Amino acid sequence: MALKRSRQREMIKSFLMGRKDHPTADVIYSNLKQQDPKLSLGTVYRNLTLLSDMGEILRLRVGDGVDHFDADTSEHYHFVCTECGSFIDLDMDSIDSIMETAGERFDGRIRGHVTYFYGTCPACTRVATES
Amino acid sequence: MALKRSRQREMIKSFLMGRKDHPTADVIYSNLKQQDPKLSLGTVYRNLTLLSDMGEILRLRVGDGVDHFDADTSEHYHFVCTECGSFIDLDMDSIDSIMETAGERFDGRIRGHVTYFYGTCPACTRVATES
DNA sequence: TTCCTTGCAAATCGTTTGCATAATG
DNA sequence: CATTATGCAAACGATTTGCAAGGAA
Repeated sequence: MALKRSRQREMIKSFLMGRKDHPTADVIYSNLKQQDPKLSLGTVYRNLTLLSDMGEILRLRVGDGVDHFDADTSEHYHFVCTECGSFIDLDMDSIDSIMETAGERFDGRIRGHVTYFYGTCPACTRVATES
Repeated sequence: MALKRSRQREMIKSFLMGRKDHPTADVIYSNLKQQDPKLSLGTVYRNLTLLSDMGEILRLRVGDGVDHFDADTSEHYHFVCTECGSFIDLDMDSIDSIMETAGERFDGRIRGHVTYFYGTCPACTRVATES
């Protein structure tokens, strides 16, 4: 039960904090593997699960079949580009009011929601628009 | 390229139309297997993929690691109970305006969004409230 | 010394796919 | 007859897990 610190967990957490994209377990693994050749993928998964269970990171599922991880746990929304797959943080106002909208004719209790947006990212939009 | 009708595809589609929950491929398979013992899981998956690619059904991913399918393709939102896992349609106003909110300070193009709500369903809420 | 964590490999689970045969148009 | 769809089983890819050895408290 008691958590003991581990070099690996710290590596993973700080790697994640240093990135603005939202890497998958495998990307995290192959990057860190270079500075620590003994690192194993199982350890990466175990720690990502541990960190997200503790609420220190977010596990994002956007339907591409792979989990993405984010060290930024503050409220924010994501955008996924359907052309290049890039995964971007959106700077936008809160849309928490949709929970009230959802609850208007619902007898249960709405505690949260998962929302992400998709479309064409700025870079791909530019390419598509070029003459 | 040309689509040929198949008894199996029709079974699957009508089974799905007759349910208000949002069964997984495996649930669909085990139910239909009873009336057609030769049915194979591969066929179920192939047809579900085909039907959702054609837009006749929806493939829903709510982060539980399993795909759910819905024959109702009209715009509507879902609720997932974190206690019992039930998967319910919400009768609620459109929240498409969140796409404008998201686009305000974003240079790309937002084409859509995925949103689902979670919390405690009416039945579980009742149980929790009972004295 | 206790017991949490790792590395490694094997196991799981949902989903996809190759191939020979059956069904459709 | 030309082709699409099926059943079956093997293949896949992401994630999890059992176990013996290593490391933190």
